[in-house]
Amino acid sequence: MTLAEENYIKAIYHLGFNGTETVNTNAIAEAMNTKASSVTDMIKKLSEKNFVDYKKYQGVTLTDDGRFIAVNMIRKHRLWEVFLVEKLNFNWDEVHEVAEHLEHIKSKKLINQLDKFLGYPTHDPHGEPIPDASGQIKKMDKILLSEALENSSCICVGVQDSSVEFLQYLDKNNIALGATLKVLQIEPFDNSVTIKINEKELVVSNVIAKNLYVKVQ
Amino acid sequence: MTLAEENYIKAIYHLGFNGTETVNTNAIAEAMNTKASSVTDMIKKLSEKNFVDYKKYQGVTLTDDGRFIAVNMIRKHRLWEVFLVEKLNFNWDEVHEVAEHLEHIKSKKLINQLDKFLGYPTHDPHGEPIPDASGQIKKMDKILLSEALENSSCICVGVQDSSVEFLQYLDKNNIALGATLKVLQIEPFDNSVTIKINEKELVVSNVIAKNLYVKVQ
DNA sequence: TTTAAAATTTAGACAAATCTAAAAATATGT
DNA sequence: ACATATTTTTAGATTTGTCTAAATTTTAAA
Repeated sequence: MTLAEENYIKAIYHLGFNGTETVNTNAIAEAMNTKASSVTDMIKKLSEKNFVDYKKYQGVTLTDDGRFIAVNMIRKHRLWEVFLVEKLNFNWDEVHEVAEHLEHIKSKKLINQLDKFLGYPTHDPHGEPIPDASGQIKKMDKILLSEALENSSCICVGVQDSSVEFLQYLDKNNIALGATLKVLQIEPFDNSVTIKINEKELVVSNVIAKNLYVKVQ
Repeated sequence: MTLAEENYIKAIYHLGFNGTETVNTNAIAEAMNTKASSVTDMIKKLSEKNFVDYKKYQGVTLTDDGRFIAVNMIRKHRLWEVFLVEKLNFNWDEVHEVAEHLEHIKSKKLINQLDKFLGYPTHDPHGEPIPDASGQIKKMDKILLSEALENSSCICVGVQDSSVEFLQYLDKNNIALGATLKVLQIEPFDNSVTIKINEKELVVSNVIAKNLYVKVQ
């Protein structure tokens, strides 16, 4: 299992809605910043090794083996992110890049001891669930802020977009995971949302509201 | 800077007595489990990039740049080893392999925060000194147990051979870094050493004594 | 339903890191 | 000092992951 193979498998997992749907060549090429022809080559290799099911011109889906590898990498990625934030004082907008590298370290003992050391966290710093050692993912019944009803009370539980820019926007406006917010008003014209958070009123655009997950209380 | 390049630089550093002496092709080939011809190829590349000084048939020495890279990798390697032992309950004979991978992760913030998190340790679990952020290495005036005089009192401070086998021998005999020992007798015939450690007498062969560093008190 | 556009694959090439086998340079022993 | 052994380098090939350009297949539109 090479680094490149692992990265392709991970991309296919994410693009295929957690390994459930077929992914096409161009989508992979764009996600991995490479050319479609390179993707075809790699897909053939992954198919030979039985990590993906592939029929020419029809896109790929992960096999059980492929999905297992993907989930394991995601487990590692998210545990390392927790480590960076909780133990090494990284901000949530700085962890992704480093975790991209750490996720490739292969040592069962390392990752299971890290899990224990961190107190078996269930979610990463962006609210994404952490698969357990057997690959099981518990998912939360979160909704997007844009889907919340007027007057509902919610807790911020995650982000859809975890880009540096969006995370820094949230920091700037004091929106952190775990914070309680109330939906005061939804403007019908542009779907912007007025919320009350940290005892203050704040108007966020629909773009923002579509990228923030909340749990209704 | 590729993974292979980094590993060659590290090997040259270690083989050349911490980057001070010239190293020959065959020595590198053996250390890296590769062929002399591959080494020549890589040396040319490292020479082009100015990490080593190289004249055909005359072996290589690290440049200042090369040495800086080597020391930095060693800093990372040893800090990760401390992390694994102190925080993740690894035994000192299990850390090397994992640290070989972790040492390649490139993030200044990661390594400096790790250093801080660990309380700025000065030595790794095998007693090797950890270079500081500027690359400075403080060295200890340790000697081999085989060089200690009869009746001297010492503290175990490090190992020369850090193979799994040797470390497990030490574990089995309850010899840990930090332990106090007294040299009771040196047998002139085979240079075996009788020591008193943990209130017990123990005879160790000259082979053992040549692989254990002590500090005379 | 035929044709144009888009997506995908193939063919052929390249860089990195390695190898084997052969050639060249250096070192060694008497 | 010189023949031989050892070490090192070169030449040519291979594998992995990538690329460009051309060919093929699928999709979409008129």
